[in-house]
Amino acid sequence: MDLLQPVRGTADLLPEDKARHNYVVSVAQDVARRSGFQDMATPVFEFTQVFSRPLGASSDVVAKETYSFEDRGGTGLTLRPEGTASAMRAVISNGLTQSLPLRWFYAGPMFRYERPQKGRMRQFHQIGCELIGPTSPLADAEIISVGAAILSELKILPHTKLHLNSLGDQKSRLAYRQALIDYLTQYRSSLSEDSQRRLDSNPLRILDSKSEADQAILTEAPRLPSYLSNEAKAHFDQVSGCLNKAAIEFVLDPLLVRGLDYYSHTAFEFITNALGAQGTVLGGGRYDGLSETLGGPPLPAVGFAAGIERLALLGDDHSAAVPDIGLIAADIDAEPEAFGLAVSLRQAGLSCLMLINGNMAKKMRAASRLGCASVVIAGSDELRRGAVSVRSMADGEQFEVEISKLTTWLSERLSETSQESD
RNA sequence: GCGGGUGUAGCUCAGUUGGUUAGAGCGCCAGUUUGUGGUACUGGAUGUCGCCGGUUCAAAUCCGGUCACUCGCCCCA
Repeated sequence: MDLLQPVRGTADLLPEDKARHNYVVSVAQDVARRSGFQDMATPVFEFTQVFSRPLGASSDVVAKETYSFEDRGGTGLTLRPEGTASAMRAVISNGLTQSLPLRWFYAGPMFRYERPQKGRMRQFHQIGCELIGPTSPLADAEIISVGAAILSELKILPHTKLHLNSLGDQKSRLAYRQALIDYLTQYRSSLSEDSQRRLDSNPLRILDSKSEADQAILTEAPRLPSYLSNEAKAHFDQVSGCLNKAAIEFVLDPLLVRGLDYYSHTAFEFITNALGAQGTVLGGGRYDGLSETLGGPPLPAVGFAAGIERLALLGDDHSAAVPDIGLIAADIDAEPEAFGLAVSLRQAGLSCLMLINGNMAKKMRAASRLGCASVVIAGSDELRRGAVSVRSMADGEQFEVEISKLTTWLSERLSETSQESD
């Protein structure tokens, strides 16, 4: 164990990385807000059962990917591997079943004990939306549209393809699952090793197996659409119809199966091929049965989650914020007054960085490199006249400005240059 | 959890069949410019060669182990 190294699968977000993350979150938050979703947060850990029950004990996420531990009182706790179960628990805990529908947006860290890869970390971050209450297919469409809008504003929608499927209601899903098991069991020994395991743990997963042998066997397998009830079909048709009217493009993908047990009806993923093995950028679906597995009342809901790291990897650069103004005391006697000036500029709402290190040239270079638009030079000479020098870094022009007019002068100057760059 | 690749300066990398003081570019620092950045020129510093062990007169180079990163599988955001 090397203490000078971050824990495997975790990473520091240095200012540049953090700026990208912040950008993703603020865009998502803004889009969600415009659609009526309210920002909220749940704790990062919960009683272990909050995740183990709804996600399904056999799901990989719970079986081998959770960070679970006992606290000092011996209580079994788990760092959240995803946000939906916690959100649902929060609805029930807070007695909000009388205040439906709820539209929630969240962003925060999630934890899964996985082998790290590009776009796949042990501590990663997700944004997500949950629409809790409605059974209407409009809710499904709305959730998908919010996801699409976020990707669109981040300019990564064109790099993705929306895959859509219906898993049917619980009854259709279970019937289909059994039919699939019956069919595949005949070929058990011909299936790939992975798929033989999945036959017991998560048979629907076999559908998107990458093994050619498996795919050959699957050509004759029962198809999910033919097991959908009429209601489930009608629901799905209505969702597709809404998406069509909203000009949200999608492809029907009968092989799309989401890993977590609680999904029913609509399942969708925005998939990219720009992230290696990690195709899914944003995924979700309907989870009508989740509340009941937690011991709550029937509480239909739809939602999605998206990985911030993945979105940040695909999106544009966003450099960390830099103060507009650099402030330099030209000599030691001028420092106290220069310092006071910096504070008052900030109080006036301007962003101002005081250059501290080295001689004049060093300070100028630092201000230049950081990207300050203007540099205020306060030397004893000017200060005696009640003035400072202001240098515009882009063109090298320098003026002497009275201190009493400095705030106004800088504000005007900065708004001019920011208009030019727009 | 399984399989492949990589690990040399802050960063990107070179380092010939093992051979003495381990290099380049970028960046950094200093100077030309003692109150002025960006360009240019000149000079300078920097390394547990990932870590541990083995082979050898001699290891950055070969072997074993280990850790980390990376790609794929699994799974997912």
